[in-house]
Amino acid sequence: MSFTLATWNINSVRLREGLVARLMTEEAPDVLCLQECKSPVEKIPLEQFHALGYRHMVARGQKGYNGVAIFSKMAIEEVDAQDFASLGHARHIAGRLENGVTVHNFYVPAGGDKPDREINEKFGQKLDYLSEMRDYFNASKPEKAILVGDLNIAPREDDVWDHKKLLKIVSHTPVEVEALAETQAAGDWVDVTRADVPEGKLYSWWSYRAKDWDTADKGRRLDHIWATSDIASSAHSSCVIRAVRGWEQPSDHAPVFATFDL
DNA sequence: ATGGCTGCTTCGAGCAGA
Repeated sequence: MSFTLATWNINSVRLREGLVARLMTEEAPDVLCLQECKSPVEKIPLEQFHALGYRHMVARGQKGYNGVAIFSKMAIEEVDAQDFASLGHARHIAGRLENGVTVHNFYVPAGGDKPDREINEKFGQKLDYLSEMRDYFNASKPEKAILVGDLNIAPREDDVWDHKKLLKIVSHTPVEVEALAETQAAGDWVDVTRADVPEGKLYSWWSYRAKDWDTADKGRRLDHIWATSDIASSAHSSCVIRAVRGWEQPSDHAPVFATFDL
């Protein structure tokens, strides 16, 4: 069987309920993973999503910040929710789909402004979060699994609009890129998006602060789809739906898609 | 360019995003 999965930092699922419904209608992924829902789980609007065929959800939420949810057309059973770095944040949820695939949905901490844990506690928390992700996958090697989310790191030179200008900007510093690589190696995760789209600039986030985000195109690829090697080679049709960044009152992130033939 | 913009909290300035 084949199924399509998408990941999208929605930046408030309640404010952008209509955009989520539009993506569900126009693109209809079988599984839609959201980050930054900014809502307690009990206040996530479900009725419209349910009517569109997304009758299953697993989620973690909190008021105002963070929050992750997996909406699915097929049944999904919650299997885990970690609080790495003991931040007390809703940044991870994992579920097992009825096809046997485990889906991890992450919202990795942004890390603040200065890439120095001595003067910026948030940067230290980001590195600690990634270390604990690494340890978690080292302790229990994932199989038949997909990891998605806003990982808040653009690892490759062609994942950012200007590699040299961003080397000291949080999200593209060498120390973060190395930490992400260790986490990836721990789970034997394949970067599905880059396996599928190996060449060229590719972004999933554009700042709200640019006058004209589309023309300036100062983007970064912060949102990722990884899979374990046992299913990664079945992935195809990877893409970022850039046009979504131009929708009315958009999120600053665009959704990333992949299709798996199992 | 220590700015530019946006959302949430619970009504409005401050925090967070990255």
